[in-house]
Amino acid sequence: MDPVSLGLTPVRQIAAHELVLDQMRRSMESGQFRPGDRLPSERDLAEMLDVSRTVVRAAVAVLEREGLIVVRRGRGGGFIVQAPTYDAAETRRIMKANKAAVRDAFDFRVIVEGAASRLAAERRRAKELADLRSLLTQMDAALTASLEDQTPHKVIEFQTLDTAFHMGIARVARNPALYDSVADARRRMWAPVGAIFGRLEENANDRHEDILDAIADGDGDLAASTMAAHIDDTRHTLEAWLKR
Amino acid sequence: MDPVSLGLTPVRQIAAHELVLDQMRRSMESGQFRPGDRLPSERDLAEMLDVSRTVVRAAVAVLEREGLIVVRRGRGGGFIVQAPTYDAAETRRIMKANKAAVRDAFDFRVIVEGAASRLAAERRRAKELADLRSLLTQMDAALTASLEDQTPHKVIEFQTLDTAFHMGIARVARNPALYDSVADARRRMWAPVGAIFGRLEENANDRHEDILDAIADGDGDLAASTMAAHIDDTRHTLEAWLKR
Amino acid sequence: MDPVSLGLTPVRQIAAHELVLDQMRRSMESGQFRPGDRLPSERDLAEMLDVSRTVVRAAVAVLEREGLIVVRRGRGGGFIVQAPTYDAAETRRIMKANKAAVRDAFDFRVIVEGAASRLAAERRRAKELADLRSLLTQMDAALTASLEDQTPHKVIEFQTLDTAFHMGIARVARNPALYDSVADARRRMWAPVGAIFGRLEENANDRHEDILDAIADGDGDLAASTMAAHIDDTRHTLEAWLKR
Amino acid sequence: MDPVSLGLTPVRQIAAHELVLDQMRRSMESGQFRPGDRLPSERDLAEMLDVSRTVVRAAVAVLEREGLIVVRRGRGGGFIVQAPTYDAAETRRIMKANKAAVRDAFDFRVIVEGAASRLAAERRRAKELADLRSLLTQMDAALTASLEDQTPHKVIEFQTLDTAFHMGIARVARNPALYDSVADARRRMWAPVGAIFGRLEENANDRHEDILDAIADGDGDLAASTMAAHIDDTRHTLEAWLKR
DNA sequence: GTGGTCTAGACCACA
DNA sequence: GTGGTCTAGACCACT
Repeated sequence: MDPVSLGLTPVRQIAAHELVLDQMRRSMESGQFRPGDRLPSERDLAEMLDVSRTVVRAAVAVLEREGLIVVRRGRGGGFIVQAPTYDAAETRRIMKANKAAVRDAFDFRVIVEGAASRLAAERRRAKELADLRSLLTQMDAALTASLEDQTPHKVIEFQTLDTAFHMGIARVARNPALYDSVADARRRMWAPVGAIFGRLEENANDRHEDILDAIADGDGDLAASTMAAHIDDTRHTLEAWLKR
Repeated sequence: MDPVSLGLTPVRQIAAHELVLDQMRRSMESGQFRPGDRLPSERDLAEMLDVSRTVVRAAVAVLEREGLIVVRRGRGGGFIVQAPTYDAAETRRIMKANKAAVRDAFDFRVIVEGAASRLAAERRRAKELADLRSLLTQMDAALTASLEDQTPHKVIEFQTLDTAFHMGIARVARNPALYDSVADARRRMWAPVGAIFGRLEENANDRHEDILDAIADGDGDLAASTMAAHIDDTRHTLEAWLKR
Repeated sequence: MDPVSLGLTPVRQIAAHELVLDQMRRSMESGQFRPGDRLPSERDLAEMLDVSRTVVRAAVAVLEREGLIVVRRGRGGGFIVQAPTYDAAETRRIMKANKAAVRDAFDFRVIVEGAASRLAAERRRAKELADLRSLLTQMDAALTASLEDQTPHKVIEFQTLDTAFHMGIARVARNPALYDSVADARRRMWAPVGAIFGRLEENANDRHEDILDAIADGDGDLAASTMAAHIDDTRHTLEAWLKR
Repeated sequence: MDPVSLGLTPVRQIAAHELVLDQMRRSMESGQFRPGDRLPSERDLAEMLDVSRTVVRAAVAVLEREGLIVVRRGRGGGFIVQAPTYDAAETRRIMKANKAAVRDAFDFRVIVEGAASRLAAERRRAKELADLRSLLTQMDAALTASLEDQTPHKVIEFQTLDTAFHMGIARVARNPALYDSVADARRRMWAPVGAIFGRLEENANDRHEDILDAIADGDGDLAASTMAAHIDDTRHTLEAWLKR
């Protein structure tokens, strides 16, 4: 009778500067800070993260070495975010080798983002709907722009807005554990994938609009199923790209 | 435009002995180790958790101070798990003060355990079904016994089997992120609640049987909805107890 | 024929960190380190006491829990000695319940400090006399100050200087066993008593001067008897306070 | 201002079996157990000393290796005390190298044993005087015997009685700290010295009688000075032996 | 350059 | 073979 083993697993202590590094990396990946932006000052970061400057410096040093930021000194200086450079071929190779993991990640996104959409349909407020709606408009603009000049900048802008939209829905659902799960699910997959073929999702915004409409109508089932369909679209697009 | 902020949140470095403490507490709470059992030796725990004995000792010291274990020295000695004494009144007070959190926790359980049941219905294997079925039989026996002699031991045995059943389904779903979420959801709620009114769920096993049948039939929708109903039963039992 | 039994008494192994704790407590009680002072760093203490840092930490943890020191981190940090807070009523109660022990302690002080004074009178050196003389001056100043503003700080300063004077004489006697006995005798009694009614010994310094003069003159008998009289003064003051 | 330094001195943890070893050695040296005697059983020793048998065994093993006891097995067996063999030349060499320490030890004995005699003169009871008197008689007998046959056995018997006499006086003084100091002072010096030239103190018992008479008369000053003279006799005998 | 934590290894007392 | 304690050294975070 041991189908379950919540058994003891190795423990690993994580250095504070690694935790900071993670956070900074994520906020850059998820579009919190975008290429060209200036990060908060060392002092501000230290305060925001509730650590000493030493720790912030350690994290920043790594980011600089990786080329994700450059440090400019003097007045007007600071930490400037650089555009990341994903290696498409490498990503493809990794994904092909982990098909099951990719499938599981999408399944999980369908579950938690679907559920988030359903709850959001029950709990949405006018202000929140307006915020989400405004994101759609911005995404349209970014999408148009990115079709014209395929600059990484615009692609990333779209990706940022996309993340903002999905996380916004999760936030409206007002369930902390669920919100964390959504964030987690996106983190697992989206950063590398999004940057590569974000530009391909030309019709993504139509789905977005349908989801938001269902939420606005308070139709939880529809919201959930549309979100699921949207995520599955992405899944199929990715699969096609992998086969190419 | 900031409806979403995956923003920078304070970072807290968690000492290894705290992580170990967590793990040990959980494996005792979730029935991995039961009152009267002997935990693995310090040296074994250290190896299993991949930390030094010092760290294990720090955790053990806390558990001993809390009375969750007693230490026996010499050959044949070790750490003996004690029956925890939950303070029902205290638990009730806390839960009443955190109604929203309790609701969110149940909502989250419905989402992830429902989804797990659905996936399990698609992916179950004969051997796994047999294992789960055997758990039901054991639970029946434990339940009968616990109704006769309301010893804590039997109640805890039921709780352990219950956990084994739910986690077993999550495992059959074969999605790591989902499995983790289920484990997390149960941890958040079940340990204190289960110990208090686990004995009250006299008809819990009927639901369990329905869920397992639906999974065996490959009927994902039914499996999911029955699981949801089962969890909602618990929710209502708890709410009634809180109002009492 | 068994009026004497140096017989076998239970043996107790004393952990190194307890020994360290003792030493630290004593050096604080006896005024070696005074409120506001910084103790040597962990590393230095470890080296001085010839133990590992772990052991020092164990002792320090106790002192911190007891509030005898506070820990400041970072450069310039360290262990800062706090002013102890004696409970006069409690002390009085204890002393009343142990009158015989108090009498014995004073008797013992008379014996060993008297003998120390006699030996000191034979072995004193000019430099030592100057040092002791300088302590008298400082005590005068502290005494005047403490009469004006009865701050605990000044009282403790007097007490510290007093200890320094008495131990200084013991040191001049240059007999290790005797020195230890004097230290021991003072420890047993003086720390709690001194803090409580140290301020009352307004004329203590006159005796001190007489003692020192006798030592300087090389008059061992006079030194011993004056020291004995001085200690008896304290004894009487204490007895009066206990009867009050 | 640092004429005083109750400074921190190195700490050393003493293994339980060493403490046990010490105690056993002392009770044999001080005549508690004499050559030919059987020590209590391992089990009894363990209980008396409040340690495990393992620890007793460790101590016993050392004593056996040193030849201070022999182990006889089976019924009627046990640990049999052997006559110790001091190495006079070695002791002499050590003492010559530590003249100051020897002088200090004697000084300290004069102080504490003198004071003990004075207090004893004030506090003696008839029963106690009788006990002490009886010791004198036994010592006379032992002394006579030892002059005839210079067996180690008789010498040790004298030494044992001598210790009993001195410690008996300290006990009559009824001051715990003082009693400990006397025991300590004797321990420091007497064990090696006594065994070597104990036989030489042929007139020791005259002094003993004078001391006891003074105590019986309640003449504290005389008791103290006679005791001091007695100790100084020993000191001179030792010095003569060292010069020889 | 301070305290905070962990590691790897050792020896000990216990039963 | 268990827990109890110590050592020596290391890295880290804080200020």
